[in-house]
Amino acid sequence: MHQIFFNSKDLSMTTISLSEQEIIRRNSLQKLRELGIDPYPAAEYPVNAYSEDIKAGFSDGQDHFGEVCLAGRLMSQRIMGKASFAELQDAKGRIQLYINRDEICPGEDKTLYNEVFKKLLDIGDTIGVKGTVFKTHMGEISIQVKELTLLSKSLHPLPIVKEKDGVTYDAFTDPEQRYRQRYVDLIVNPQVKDVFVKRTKIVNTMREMFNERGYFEVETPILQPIPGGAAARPFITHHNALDIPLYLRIANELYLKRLIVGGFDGVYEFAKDFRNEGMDRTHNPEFTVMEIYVAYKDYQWMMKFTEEICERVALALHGTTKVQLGDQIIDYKTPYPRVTMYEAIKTHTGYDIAGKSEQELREICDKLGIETDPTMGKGKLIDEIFGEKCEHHYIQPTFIIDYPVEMSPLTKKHRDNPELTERFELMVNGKELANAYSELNDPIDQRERFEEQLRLSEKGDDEAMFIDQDFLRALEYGMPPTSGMGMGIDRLTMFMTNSPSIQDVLFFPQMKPEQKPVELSEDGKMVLEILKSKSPVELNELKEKSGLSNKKWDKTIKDLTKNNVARVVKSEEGLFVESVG
RNA sequence: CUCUCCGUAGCUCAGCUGGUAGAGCAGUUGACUCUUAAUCAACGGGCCGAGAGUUCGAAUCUCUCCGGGGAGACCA
Repeated sequence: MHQIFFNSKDLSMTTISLSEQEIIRRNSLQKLRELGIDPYPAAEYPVNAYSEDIKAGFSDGQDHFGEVCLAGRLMSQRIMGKASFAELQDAKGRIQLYINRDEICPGEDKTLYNEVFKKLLDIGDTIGVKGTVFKTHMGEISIQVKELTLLSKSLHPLPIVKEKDGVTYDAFTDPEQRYRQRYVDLIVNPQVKDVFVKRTKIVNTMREMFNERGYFEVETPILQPIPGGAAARPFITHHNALDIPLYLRIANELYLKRLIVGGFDGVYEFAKDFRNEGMDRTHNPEFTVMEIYVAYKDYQWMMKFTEEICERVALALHGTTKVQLGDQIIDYKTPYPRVTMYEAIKTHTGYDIAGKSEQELREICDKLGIETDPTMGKGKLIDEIFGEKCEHHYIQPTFIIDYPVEMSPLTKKHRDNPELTERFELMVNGKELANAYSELNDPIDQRERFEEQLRLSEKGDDEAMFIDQDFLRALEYGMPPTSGMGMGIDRLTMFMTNSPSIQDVLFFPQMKPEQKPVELSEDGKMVLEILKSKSPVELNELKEKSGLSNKKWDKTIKDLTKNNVARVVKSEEGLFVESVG
C-alpha cells in the first residue's frame, strides 16, 4: 500500500482527493513562500520556557521571567481586529498568547499580522513566539507576543476539540482513528499522553530498582533459531545468507539463564516478545515483558521482590498503594497473600485434588461442568479447573503458588512434593501479571521434561516446547540455583493507568492495513479505452459505444471526471467528452 | 472463528416507517485592540465505507465484502 503513491496515476488521485481545507492550506504555503517566509525553516529556535512552568511560576505584579521564548503548536485563534488571542500547545501544556498588531508589526508594514497571522497561519501550525508574561483582565496568564515565527506549516487539518468548565466538546474519540493516527490522538487528547508518561515511569522505576541492587541490564536475541522459554505459536522468518528459518522470540528466558550460567548474578531485560496468536483487548502480537533472573535465590525470595516492585511502582505513579481499576480499588501494599493452587481450588470448588489420579480429576471436571478432552493430562486438567473456577476471584494482588509439574517444564520440582513445582503467578484483577519459578537447574531433569514436551507435541499439542540442545549443554556446565520472574509490562501499565484495553497502553497497536484508495471500476477503464481511440468525442456517441445502462453510465462518467482522467466540455456543437493528460 | 453494534462534510453528530442531505465546530470573506467553546454577518464544502439487488426512486430496505468497537470461543 505504500508503493501505490509512487505511480503517477495514484499520485494524481491523491492530489485530487484533497479536501477544500487542504487545498487552502497548500495555497497558504505558496503565499508564505511568495512573502519570503520559509514554512519549514532549518535554523535552531532558542526555546527557553514552557507553558506549564510559566503558569506555575507566575505571580502577580512582578515579572521574573523577562523575555520568554517558547515554541509549539497553534491550537486556536480568536481574532478581534487589531488584536488577537491564540493558544499555544507545547510539550508540557497550553498557554494563551496575546498578539497585538502593532506589537508584532512596529513599523508601517502590517503584513505579518494582517496576512501571515490572520490569514496564512492555521490551527496545527508549529510557531515560535518571543514576548513577556502577563495576566489578562480575565485573569489568564498569557504571553504578550513581540515576535512571531512560523516553524512548521501544517497541511492536514486537526480535529477541533473544545473544552469549557471541564466539559469536552467534539472529542476525537473514534478508536480506529485514534489508534491509526496516534500522533493526532496525542495532540488533541492530553490524557492519552499521560498514560504513556506513566508507562515510561513504570519502566524507569523498575530499572532504577534493579540497578540499585546491581542487577545487569542485557539484550538477548530477538531472532532465535529455536523459539523457547514459553508455550506459544511463533512468527517465522527466513535468513537469506544462512538459508535457515528464524523465529521471532516468544520469550527470552533461556538466553537469560545462559547468562546466569556465564557468571552474572542478576540479569534483566525489558523485552519485546512476539506471539502469532489472536488479538483482543488484552493481547497484541508484539508485547513487552520484563524478565529478571537472580542467582542463589528461590521463588519465596522472588515473591517478596515482586511485591516490592509492584508497591514501589504504585507509589512512584500515584503516591499511594491504592490504585483505581474499573470500579475496583487495587491495593498494592505488601505483603500479598500466598495461596497454593490446591487451596485455591478447594476454596472455590470444594474439591480437594491433592493426590487425585487423572481419572478422578476428569470426573471432578465433569461435575464442575468443565469440558475436557482425552489429550489433557493431570496438569492440564488442574490448570483448567483453576482457570475456570478460581482465577477470576483474585482481584487484590495474590500469589498463586505450587503449580503441577506437567504445566511447568522449566521449573524446579517442589522441595516437599515432586508432583508440584516451585512456581508462582501473581494475580491482579483476576488476571496473571507475573510468572516466576525457582528455575530448574538439574540438566538431567530438564532433559526429561523437554522429552515429555516432545511426546506432548507428537500427541498433537502444537504449543509444546522444542528441545534446545544448547540450553541443555549450558545447564550441564552448571547453573547456580536461581529464581526468575517475568512481568507483563503492557498489562501492568493497564492496571496502573486504569486502561481497559491493551491498545490504550501501546503507542501503535497492531491494526489491519488501511484500505487502498479506490481504483477505477471496470466500466471506467472500458470507457477510457474508447476515449483513447477518439477524443474528444460526442457524449451520446460515447455513451452508446460503452453500452452502459443509464444508471451505470451516469456513475461511470462521474467517476472519470471526479478522478480527473476525463472532462466533459460544452461547446456550440454540443457536449463532448475528452480525456485528460 | 461466532454473535452484536457502528461507518453521513476536515471533526462531533442528526437525518424515523424509501422521495435525491442537515446542525455545531472547523474553513472562506467582512466587522471587531483583554478574548477564552470569543462574538456578529454572509458564503463555500458530501462517490451518505465499497459492490450488488429490490424499486419509478435507496443515506434509509435486502445480500455480499471492507474497516472498526463490544461480547464470546480459541489462546497465556
